[in-house]
Parts: sequence; structure tokens; C-alpha cells
Amino acid sequence: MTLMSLYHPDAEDLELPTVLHALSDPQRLRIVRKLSVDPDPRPCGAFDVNVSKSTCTHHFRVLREAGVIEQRQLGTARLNSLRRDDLDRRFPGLLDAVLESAASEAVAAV
Amino acid sequence: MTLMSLYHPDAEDLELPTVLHALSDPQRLRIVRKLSVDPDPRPCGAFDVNVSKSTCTHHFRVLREAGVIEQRQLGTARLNSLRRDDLDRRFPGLLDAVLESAASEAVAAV
DNA sequence: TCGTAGGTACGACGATCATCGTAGCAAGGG
DNA sequence: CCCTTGCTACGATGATCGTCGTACCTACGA
Repeated sequence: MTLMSLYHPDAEDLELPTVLHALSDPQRLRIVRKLSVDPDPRPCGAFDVNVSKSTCTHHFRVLREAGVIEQRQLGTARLNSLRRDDLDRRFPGLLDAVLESAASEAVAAV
Repeated sequence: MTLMSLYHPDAEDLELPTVLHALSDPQRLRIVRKLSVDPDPRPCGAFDVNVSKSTCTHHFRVLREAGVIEQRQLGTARLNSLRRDDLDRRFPGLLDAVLESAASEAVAAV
């Protein structure tokens, strides 16, 4: 069915180990990084992850259930956006530090 | 044998997903937090983790191989210390953000 | 009406993980 | 010399993870 209840944890219920685990996968880290560079809500097809479609769905679910992203249903698509405000309020500075570290790592990798 | 080569990644080789994964376990997060509160190098017996001794050894190895801690052999004991400088240089602000988040979470949990 | 495109659900697979018990080692005290 | 203490190594086990293929659904265009 189209209307499926997408679980999103409340801002105050975000758990640090869960968030860190969600961010500890290279694919998901890249997704979050792209979302931070271009914060426009967009479907997962707009991210060029080099994995199968079902794997992609899996990664976005992990991010959503950890509270890192929000998924809003719009027709057949699910628009993904960063929960930056919630993350910043709960874990101040964490997301920025991770993103900056990921950016410097990406530079080092090239 | 007592003299076993303990693998430690070089400071410039630390990988963000590996570090995040090492920090994404509640037990290990507590270990790191205690090490940051009291930075004195001390054996793993000095941390009251509520897991078996072999599990404890495992967690310290994960932290060491990720580059989060340093283990220095001293007789039969392995003295553990935070690699704060290396972490700060490679991932500026990350450790502090994680530790602060962990601290606020611990308060919320009580 | 019939494809087609974009996306999810489900089931499966090998790999890794967190945990433990047991066995063993080294150092120090009786 | 023996025993205890502190810790690691090894092997095992159940759970979780990342990945995929297949089946299916919904919206939209010809």
C-alpha cells in the first residue's frame, strides 16, 4: 500500500550508538554527505550509489530508523532529507565533525 | 608470548567508518569515555565493564585496531590510553563531539 | 489498455559481530 | 616450589549486517 507508516524516532529519543552505527558504513556516509551538500529533499534515485536498488532501500531505512534522515512519501517516491536540526540539538557538533572528517577523507582518497 | 606485536594503524591511515564503527558499541563508548575523563594509561581491568574478560579483550582490540586507543605492553598488563592527538589531527572535533554527546546521553539515561 | 519506470517487500546468502567458556601464559607471594 | 591474579588466545554460538535477485506495487505516458 502506498500509505505505509514510516517509523521515525523522536528527536529526544535518538541514541548515539545507533547514529554512529548508521554513519559507520561508507555507502551511508556518502549518502549523508551528499544530502548535506545539497539539502534538497529528493528520492533515493537521485543518489548514485553503486549498489542494487534493494540494498539502496536498506541503507535509507537504516538512516531513517536511526534518526539521521527523514523520509516523506510523495506519490511513489520517498523524499529524503537530513534531520540536521534534530541531530544538532541532540548531539551538538557531531554531524558537522563527521561531515568535515568525511570530506577531508574523500580528499585524501583522491 | 609476552612480546606480541600489537597492531596500531598510523595516524594518517585512520579511516572514518572504522572509527565510527568502533565507537558505535555502548561498551566501547563507555571505555573511551572513561579514558577521556581519566587519561591515565591503565590496564583493562581498571574499567568496570559488565562483560566477560574475553569480551573485554575483544573490545579493546577493536578500539586499538581502529586507532582509537593505544595499548602498550608492560609486563603482563596492557596499558590503554586514548590516541586523542592522532584522532584530533585526523578528524578535528569528532572525538569531542562524540564524548560530549555520550555525556549528555548518560545524563539523560539517569 | 498496456508498458515502463521508480521504488519497496521479502527471502536468501556469506560475512562480520558481540558474547562466552576454556585453556593457557607471565609475574609475584606464600 | 606452588598457587593465585590478571590477562590473552582460541574456538564456538547466535545475532546482526550488507548485499543481491525476484516479485510486486503505483503512477504515468503511448
